[in-house]
Amino acid sequence: MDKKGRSVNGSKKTIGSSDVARLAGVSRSAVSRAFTPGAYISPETRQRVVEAAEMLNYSPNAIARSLSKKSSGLVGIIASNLDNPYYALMLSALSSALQAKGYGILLLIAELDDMDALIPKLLSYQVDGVILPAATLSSKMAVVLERSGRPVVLVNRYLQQDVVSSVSGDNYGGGTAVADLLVKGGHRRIAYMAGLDDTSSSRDRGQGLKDRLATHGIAIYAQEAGQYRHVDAVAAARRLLSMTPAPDAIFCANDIMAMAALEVAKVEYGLKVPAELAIVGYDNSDPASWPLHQLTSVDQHLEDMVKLSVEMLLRKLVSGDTTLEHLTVPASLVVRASTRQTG
Amino acid sequence: MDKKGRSVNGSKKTIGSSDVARLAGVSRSAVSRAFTPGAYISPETRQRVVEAAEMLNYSPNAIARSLSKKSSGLVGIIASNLDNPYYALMLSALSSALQAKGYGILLLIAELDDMDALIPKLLSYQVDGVILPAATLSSKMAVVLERSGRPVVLVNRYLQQDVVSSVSGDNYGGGTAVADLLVKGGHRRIAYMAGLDDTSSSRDRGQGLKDRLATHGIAIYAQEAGQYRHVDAVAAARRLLSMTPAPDAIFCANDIMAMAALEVAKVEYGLKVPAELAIVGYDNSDPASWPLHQLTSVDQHLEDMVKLSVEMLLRKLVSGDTTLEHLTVPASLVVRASTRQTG
DNA sequence: TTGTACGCGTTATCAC
DNA sequence: GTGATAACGCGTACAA
Repeated sequence: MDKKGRSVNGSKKTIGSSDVARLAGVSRSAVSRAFTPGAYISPETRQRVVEAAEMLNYSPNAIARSLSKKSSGLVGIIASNLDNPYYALMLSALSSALQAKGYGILLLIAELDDMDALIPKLLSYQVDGVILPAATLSSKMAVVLERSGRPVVLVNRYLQQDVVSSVSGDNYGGGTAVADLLVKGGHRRIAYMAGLDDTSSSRDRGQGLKDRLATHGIAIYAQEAGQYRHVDAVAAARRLLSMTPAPDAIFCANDIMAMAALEVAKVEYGLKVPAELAIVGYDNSDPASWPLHQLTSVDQHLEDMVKLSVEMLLRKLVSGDTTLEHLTVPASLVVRASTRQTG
Repeated sequence: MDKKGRSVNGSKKTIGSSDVARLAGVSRSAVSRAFTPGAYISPETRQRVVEAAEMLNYSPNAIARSLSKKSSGLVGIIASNLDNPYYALMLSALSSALQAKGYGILLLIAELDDMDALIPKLLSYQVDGVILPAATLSSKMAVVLERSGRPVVLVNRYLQQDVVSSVSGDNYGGGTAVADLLVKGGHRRIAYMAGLDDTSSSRDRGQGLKDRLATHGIAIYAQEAGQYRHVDAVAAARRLLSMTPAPDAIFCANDIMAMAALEVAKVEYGLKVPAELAIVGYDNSDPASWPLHQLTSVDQHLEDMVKLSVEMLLRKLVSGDTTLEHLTVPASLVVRASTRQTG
C-alpha cells in the first residue's frame, strides 16, 4: 500500500495490446481477436489472452478502436431545458435505450441558441448518429447534419423543410381529444395556454384544439403563451382569469403550466376546479397524478417515443438507409379530477 | 440540387488533413498547426489552410486527435435518478459548466446497480476525468478509478473509505438549521422522513436534525423512509400521521417527499399547515416556491456545488495532483408558509 | 516558419 | 487459426 508517487513522474505507462500479447506469448492480432466477439480464435489462446489481460488490468482502448473501425460507438445528443422534468425524463430514457444497445452517449447541452456551434463539435467526435430531443434546429445545421451522412432523428419536433427524420407524439390528436372532453363537459369559453412560440408541439396542440372546437361550432375563447414555464404560466393564467367573463376551461400545453394555472385559479381567484374552471395539462407527468393536483392530462407515451426513436436511428445506422421517416405516436387522454365528465 | 445517391455507394470519402494540405499546397503539419491555437504558423499560411478547409468542409477528427494527444477532451458522467428533477438539474449544470471549459460529456445512466459495469466502459473511452453525481460507488470501483489515474469527483456523496474526492452540500448543517427552526416554532413531536437508506446525504440530514434536537433536550419523535420518491413518501407520511399523537412537524430529506407529505396532510388528514403540522423539505427546488406549496426548504446551492466540482476536477486534470479533497458547500434555510415562525 | 517521419492503440487484410 | 503489416487521422519532436 506504500506504492506512492506514481503520478509525480509520468511513469504511469498505459498498457496496450502489445503488452498483453507479450505476456500471453501471442501476437497483437490475437489479443484484438480475443476481445472481438465472433472472431476466429481458438478457445485456448483466447483463454491465455484473457488471463494475461486480467493480470495486466488491460481493456481495449475505445478511442483507438474507433479510429480504426471508423465508427465510434457513440451517439450524440443535444439536450436542453433539463429543468423541465419531461425533457430530463426523455434524456434519461434515450440514454438508457442507447446504452442497452451498446452505444455510448456524447451529451451536449444547448443553452439558448448555440445549437449551431454544438453540432460541429458533436460531429468532430465522429458520433455514429445524432438524436435531437425537442430541439429547434436551424435549417443550416440540418444541412450540415445531412451532409455529414450520419443518421439523425428529431424527437418530438419536426421541421418545415423535410430534411430530417423525426418521431413525434400526436400533438394534433392530443389537442382534438382535449377539445372533445371539454365540450362534453359543457364548457364553452375554452382558452389555450400555448408553450414556446416556435415549437411545432405547442402549435399542433393548439391547432388540434381549435379545429375540433370549430366542428362543434365553438371558437377558441382566448390564447396566451406560458413558454412551457411555471413563472410565465402564472402570468398567463392571471391574464386569462381576469377576463370578463373568465374562461371556464383552460387547456395548457404542458403539465407545468397547468399546475401553475391550477394554483392561480385556486389560490388567487378562489375558483372551484372543475366546477367553475376545468384545467387540462399535457405530458401526464408524475406530479399530474398527485392527489393535490389530480390533473387531467394527455399522455404522450414517452417510452414508446424513445423506443421508436432509438430503433429508427439504429436501423438507419446499420442499413445506411438515408430515406426520411416521420413517425407519430398516438396520444391518450388521462382524465382526472381537474375536469368534469358532463356539463 | 440533383446530386442524389451519394450514400447508395460507400463513396462518401471522409476528407482529412492531407486533403486540405494538398489543396492549400502545404504539408499536413501545417494544417494541424492551423487548427492548434498558439502554434507556430504564419498568418498567411493559416489563412490559406483555413480557406481550403472551408472549401472542403473539413474539421479535425477529434477521435484521431485524442489518440495522438492521449487526451480525449471528454469527461465521463454517470447519472441516475433523472426522474428526480434535482438530479436532472445537476446534470444540466455540470454539463454546461464542462462544456464552457471546452470539454465534452460522455454520459452513462446507472439503472440500478450496474455501476460497476459502467465505469470500465467510461474508462475505455479514455475520458480525462470522471464526475459522479449522487452515485453509490462500490469500493471496488473506487479502486479501479483510482488506479486509472484519472481525477474523480463525487458530487453530493462521499465514501466511508477516503479514496475519492468529493464536493457536498452541508447536509448535517442543513439538518441542524431545520432543527432550530422547528424548535423555535414550538414543535416538540418532530419526525424525520429519510431518503435512500444507503446515502450519506439522507443520513447526514437526519443526524444533523437529531443532534441539534438533542441539545434542546428533544428526541426524534419518529422516523420513516420515503426513498426520495413520491409514492414511498406518501406511504411514509401516512404511517407518520396515523400515529397517536401524530407528529407536529415533519422534516423530509427532499422536496418531493415534502410535497407528498403536504398532500397527505391536507387531503387525507385535513390538517392545517403549518398550524397543526409543519413541513420542511430539502433542495429548495422550483415547485417548493409555488404558491400551492409554499414549502420551507433548505437550499443546497446547487450552482455553487457544480461550479466547485468542475473547478476541482479541472484543477486536478491540469495539475496531475492526486491528493484527495473534500469540499462542503454551506446550506441555507428558505423559510416559507409551511412552517410557523414562533410557537 | 515549414516539412519529414514517427508514434498513438487498434482493426483489417493477407499470406502462412 | 495465427502472425506480420498496413491503414485509421492526427500531433509533434526533429531537422531543415
